[in-house]
Amino acid sequence: FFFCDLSHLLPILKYKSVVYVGLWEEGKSSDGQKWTTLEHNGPLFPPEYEPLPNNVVFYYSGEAFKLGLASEEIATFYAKMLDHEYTTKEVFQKNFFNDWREEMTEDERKVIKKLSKCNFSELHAYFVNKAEEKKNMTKEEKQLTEQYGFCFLDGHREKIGNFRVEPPGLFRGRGEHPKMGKLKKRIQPEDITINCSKGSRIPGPPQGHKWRKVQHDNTVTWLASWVENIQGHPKYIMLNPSSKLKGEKDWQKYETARNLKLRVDSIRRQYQSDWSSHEMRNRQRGVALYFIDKLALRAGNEKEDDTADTVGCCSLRVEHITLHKELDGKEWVVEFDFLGKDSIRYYNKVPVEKRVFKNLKLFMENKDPDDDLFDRINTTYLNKNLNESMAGLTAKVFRTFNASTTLQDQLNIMTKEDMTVEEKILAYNRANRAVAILCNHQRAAPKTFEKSMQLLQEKIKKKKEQIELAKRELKEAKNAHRERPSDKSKNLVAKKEKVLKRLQEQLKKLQLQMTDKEENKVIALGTSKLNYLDPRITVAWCKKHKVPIEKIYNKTQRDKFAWAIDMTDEDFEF
DNA sequence: GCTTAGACTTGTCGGTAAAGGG
DNA sequence: CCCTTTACCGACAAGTCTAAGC
Repeated sequence: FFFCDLSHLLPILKYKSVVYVGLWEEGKSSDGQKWTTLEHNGPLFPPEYEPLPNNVVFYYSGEAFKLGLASEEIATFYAKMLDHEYTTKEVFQKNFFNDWREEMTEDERKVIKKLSKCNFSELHAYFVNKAEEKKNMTKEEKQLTEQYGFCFLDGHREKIGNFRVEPPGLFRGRGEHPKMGKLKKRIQPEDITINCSKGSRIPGPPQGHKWRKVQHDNTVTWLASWVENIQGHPKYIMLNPSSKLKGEKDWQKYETARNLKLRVDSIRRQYQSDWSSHEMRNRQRGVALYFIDKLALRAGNEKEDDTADTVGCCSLRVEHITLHKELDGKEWVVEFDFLGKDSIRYYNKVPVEKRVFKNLKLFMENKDPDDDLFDRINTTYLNKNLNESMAGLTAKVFRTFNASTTLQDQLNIMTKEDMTVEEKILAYNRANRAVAILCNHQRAAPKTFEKSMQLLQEKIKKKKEQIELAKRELKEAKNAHRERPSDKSKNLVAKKEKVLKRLQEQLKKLQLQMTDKEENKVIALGTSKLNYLDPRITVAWCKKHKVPIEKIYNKTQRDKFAWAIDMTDEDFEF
């Protein structure tokens, strides 16, 4: 319980895979120190606004109208988005127009009173063309990345994740966001706080400007921050996932999840017994935890107003579930239908224990549809409780734990030694997919899905025809060889056999590809791969089954998981 | 205790570079 | 070799969770 800096333990893990009971209490060196020295060049600002050429004209009520620089820039934000469906939304238009008018001069405001009378089409066309010519400025870009993309943390040169200040534009948000279309203002150096170490070279603000503040706080990991004007939330410049700082944190996250594995049986027994508690609060806690564990629901914090209406477990409302005593031949079914993070729909019909079902019925009694299902608890209470069961345990650890466990189990079930590498990769993707489904990681079906599916179909058909042809030719060659054996005819048979075999392999590969594609239509694998699956499971599996790690992790992923690739041997168990 | 601020992780999307097929 | 398709990567929004403040 007294390990503070965990970094020195990383090398030990190279030699032994051990669950380090007691280490989960994350880099909480009692003072919360995250680094000793930090030096960087500050954030990179977006380019200044470039005024429109005179031949690109904005019209109001059909008349040319010359906008001032400030309002012209905002007009270009809207003009650039004209292709998007959301510019047709009433909320978007209203928010944009309000904010735009606020930035106008008195004279502009007198004229421009209705968005419907604004004609941005020339501006729109201008930017469509401009996008074409914007191609190769790679050399300057590279130099900027070199200059601003790296920092020194405790003497190591580390990649920065997002070193650019976010450019101004119109806020979109996800789902039905009440603030969509609002103006996201340009950030000035005067808005930015710089964080670096005391003796380090302080980055120079742009010519004629000053930083809002320069501080030396080594209890946080960010290099620069500002407050965005839409929700008033802070934004940070932080390190890339490949950095040591982020890597160690990631490792700790998975160690906590592994630690849950050791305790989960007793925790499950506990929340099951809570279903019969005489206290309503405990019952709600027990059922909520059950959902979080079984269905991998998110915790569900309370949200601010002025955001999209989305929920997680604790914020579920009565209207989000329907109880079916019997459904599709199953007893005690709960039907979930709600919008979760990023307004992604969660829809699921789940048979539950009778006791859970009865409890839910109780929780819903005498409530309106928009009342909270779990009215006696919230995430703070839940997490406080979890922390008493196990140090470091919070609601989201269940997601990590269940995701990683599922991957490992599925890999064990589906991988067979006689598989080709391609088949093993498909097996991996399927295991990955099982996790993505559990975590409800969805994506919109790719726009070109049907088309590319058809294309594959045709390819398979062609390949089959080729195989038929090859078979016939092989037969002929064999006959010829039987009738008049010679070296030449023998070689021909061998050659034809080889061709057929190759074609059959190609066909198999295509069919695998198709299966994979179909099953992946609306499932996003990336999020779970990056955030929920202990990379050591994957590394061990690759080693054990002789699958090159490059087939599973691309370059970015290999960089992020360098610690795991480094330390894991094939015996690792989550 | 409860609320709010702050810091950090998780999430989807869209543009662009790179790969692949005709 | 060119064009299309796919994979990758950055952008930035939206969550979780802790702790500061009252």
